[in-house]
Formats: sequence, structure tokens, C-alpha cells
Amino acid sequence: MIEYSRQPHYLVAVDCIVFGFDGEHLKILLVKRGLEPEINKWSLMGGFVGPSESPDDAANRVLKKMTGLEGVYLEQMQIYGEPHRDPIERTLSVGYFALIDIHKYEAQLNDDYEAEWFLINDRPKLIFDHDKMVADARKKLRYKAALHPILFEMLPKKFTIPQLHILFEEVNDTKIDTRNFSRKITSTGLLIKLAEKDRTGSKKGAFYFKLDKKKYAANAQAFLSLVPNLKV
Amino acid sequence: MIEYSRQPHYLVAVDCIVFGFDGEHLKILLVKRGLEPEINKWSLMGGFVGPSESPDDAANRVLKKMTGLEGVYLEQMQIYGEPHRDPIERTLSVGYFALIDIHKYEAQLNDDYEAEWFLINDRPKLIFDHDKMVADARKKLRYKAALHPILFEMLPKKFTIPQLHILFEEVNDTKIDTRNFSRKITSTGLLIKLAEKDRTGSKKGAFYFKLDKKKYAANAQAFLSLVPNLKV
DNA sequence: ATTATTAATTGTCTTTTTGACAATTAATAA
DNA sequence: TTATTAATTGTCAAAAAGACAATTAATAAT
Repeated sequence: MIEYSRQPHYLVAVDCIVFGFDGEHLKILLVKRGLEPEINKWSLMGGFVGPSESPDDAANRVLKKMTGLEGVYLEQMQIYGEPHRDPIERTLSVGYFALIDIHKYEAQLNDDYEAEWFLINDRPKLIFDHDKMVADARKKLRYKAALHPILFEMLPKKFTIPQLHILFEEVNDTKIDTRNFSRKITSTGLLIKLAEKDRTGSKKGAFYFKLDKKKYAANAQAFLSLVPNLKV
Repeated sequence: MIEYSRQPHYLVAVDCIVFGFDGEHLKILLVKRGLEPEINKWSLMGGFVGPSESPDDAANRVLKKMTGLEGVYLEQMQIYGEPHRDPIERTLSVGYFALIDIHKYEAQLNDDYEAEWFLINDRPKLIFDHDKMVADARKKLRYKAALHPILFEMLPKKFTIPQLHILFEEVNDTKIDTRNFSRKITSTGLLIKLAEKDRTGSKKGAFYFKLDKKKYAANAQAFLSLVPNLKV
């Protein structure tokens, strides 16, 4: 008969892959680790799950602490639980990916952490199994974004179709036809065209759009097939 | 500065939602819990994660122990980590769902566990948050099965289109047009028609099919849109 | 003032896929 | 030989997808 008391206990942590988009490229937010082992090495932002919080709570707390942001789009990915993934002591980590508007993020000065954005394709080697986590997160982001309208989370409230287009290409690492993309994205009914134009990118300027919040909430779980020739 | 030693440690468990199909209805395999608290109450099959195994290892071990089956289709769902989900001591549980061919399962006599199949829609109340887990698993099964050819895992090696049809209807809790379903499922190229017929269900008999293993392996990650008017 | 330039926006056509719908076929039972 | 039952196959219209290029709105250059 199994008894609770005989069972081993482990540390449980969360690690967050924070994605952002600077208008050109997909980026992730990394921090310099503030504790041994591997102190001062680049790492995902993470922390241990406290006694009175769920892993989801912990992930939100960590994000708040390290980015200053609340109410961030956060999604549980999977658990990383190989016995020796942390060399000091067995620690299971719940991986999350987060999507944030890079412009909202104001670096929080903090003695323990220095956070910095890196191009997803040009980032330093990370500690432990964090490189695997990033790879998994990217895959899952691609999967999810192909079917659900979540990439808006990485754009400002007002955005243009060309911005959205580049973001989709960046996430899926593929070229998408402008005309077909435009048709698809507008046919979702999720976008509301504004009178204002963004004139920073071109002479003609591109119309701003915003999300139809109501329809977005209603369609958050809808499948939308937003990427052509989908193969994941 | 955070130190490992100060951090709290928790029990980590796995719980498996085991789905099966008897030819008519979707079923789940439940066990009578063999330890306090809630001893002898119906529960998902689960167990603690041992010191030298990953959660995936633990889930496979539990399944092997309680069903006698190895190499079962197993998929990590999410972590259940509310602080007080287990009244005795904080335990985080990794939820898995498994798909097995109900006919392969031979009840393993075991002092600690009595396993039994229940109709998914007519099952006893479960302990802790296990009812929530079942609901989540069902949702995820539906989601996954709508896009990936995984339901074959619940059928024998030789199966008929009508069997598959009923299974899809059962999982999605909806009627699917026979003709359209047949067209779609065969157009995947995943099925190989056999010469033999299953004569148990009708006078005419239905041709057996088997999976094209190679194509199945290649398409396991492909999107297939197998369910009409998909809304998840 | 006119023209050149640049990027945003819009449009057409064909092919493929979907969804709605019913007739035919292969066996056994009457 | 006919009735019965479930499996199998077929058609058509609508919608979606994919390939492809012309037009437009602005500014810059002449």
C-alpha cells in the first residue's frame, strides 16, 4: 500500500517563454540568472511555485515581477520533468509561453535580473533544458496561431494589415501571399478598420485596424485556418 | 536572492484518463482507489512520480501496472496544481489521456486496484478534481481528433469504416454524414482496404481496413480537418 | 506642375474542398 | 423470388483556397 509519507518530494518551478514582435522579427525575452548554479548565464524567466499559488499563479507572478505586465496572454505548454534536468536538486518545471506587446514592456530595474530581448533566431545558449523549451514553445505558438487568432496579442491596439502580415510570416517562417492573406484575415470579421493611417512605413500609409473585442472573445476558440498549406 | 534550500517541496503525481471504444460508445477506465483518503472511491488511475523517472515514465508505468498494456498512446494534457486539490498534502498532478484498444485490455487482478470500464456519459463521481480532468481530457481528445488521425488507436488493427464512423460521432457527440465521412477518411490515404469482411454487424458485411503505418507515421502531425463544421 | 517611385490596396479566375442530398449494391431472411 | 438490412458509392452547388497582377494614394524628384 502506498503511503503519502514515503513518497519523495520535489521542487516545482515555472519557466516562461516570452514572445514579442518588434515590427520585423520575432523575439524572446531572456534574463540573466540571479542564482547558482549557472549564475549570470542567460535563461528563461522562471521561479519556484510558492505554497499558496498554483503554477498558473506562479507564472503570472514571475511575469509581473520581471516585466511589470499583468493580464498577459499566457498558455501552459507542458511539464519538464527529467530527473536530472536541474543538476542541484530535482526540479520539475512547468513551461509556459507568453505573448506580449513589446512596446508595453518597460524594463524593470531589478538587482536579481537583467532582461533583454533577443531575436528568436539569434539568441545565446540557455541553461539546462531551456533551449528545448524555446523550441517547443515556438512549435506550439505556430500550431496555435495557425488555428486561433492569438497573434494580435503581440501587436499594439492599433495595427496595420502589413504589420500583421509580417508577423504571420515571421511566426510561420514562410512567405504568405499578400492578397490571399488580406482576404482571409478580413473575412474573419475580427478586424475593425479605423480612419487613421500609419504613415511611418510608407508614403501611402497603411490604415490602422483594431480588434473587435466581442468577436475576438467569441472566436478565441474557433478554428480559422489562417496559414496556407498548413503542415505542422 | 533565492536559494533552493528555502523552497517548499511537493508531491508530484500523474493521473491518466484512459479512453476506450466498445464499438458503440466511448468509455473510460476507472479504478477503486487503494489508499486513504477517499479509499475505495472511484478515481482515475494514477500514482506518484518516482525519483528516477519522468512524469511520462510514471504515466507509462501506471498504465502498464493497471492495464497490462505497454506502448499505449499517451498524451500529456496539463498540470493540476491548485494548492488544496489534495486534502492531505499538496500534490501536483500531471494529467494524461490515453487511447487504448478496449479489446487488448485484460483486467489485471490486483489487490490494490479494481478497474472497470464506464460509459463516458454515465460514470460515478470521482475524487478530488478528477471530474474536471475527465472533462478537460474529453475536450482535448475532441480537439486533437478533429485535426489528427489518432482515433485509430482505439480500434483493433482491422476495423471497418462504419466502426470508425460511429467512433467519430461518439467522440464529437454529433451526427456525421456517412457519405462525406467516407470520402474524407479515405482521401487521407491512410487506410488500406483488405479483402476480408466483417460479417458480424450486417448481412452484407463491411470491408476491413488497416492503417498504412508509414503514412500514419508521416501524417501523425498533419492537419486533416476530419470533422465537419468544426467548432471547438 | 508633371512624373517617378514606393508600398498599400483591391480583383479575377481556376481548382479544390465542402456540405447537402439519395440511389445502388451485397448479402441474408422470408 | 422477394423482402430486408446495412454498406457502399455518386452528384451537384456553394464555399474556400490558391495562383496571379493591376490600381491607388501618397511623397519625392525633375
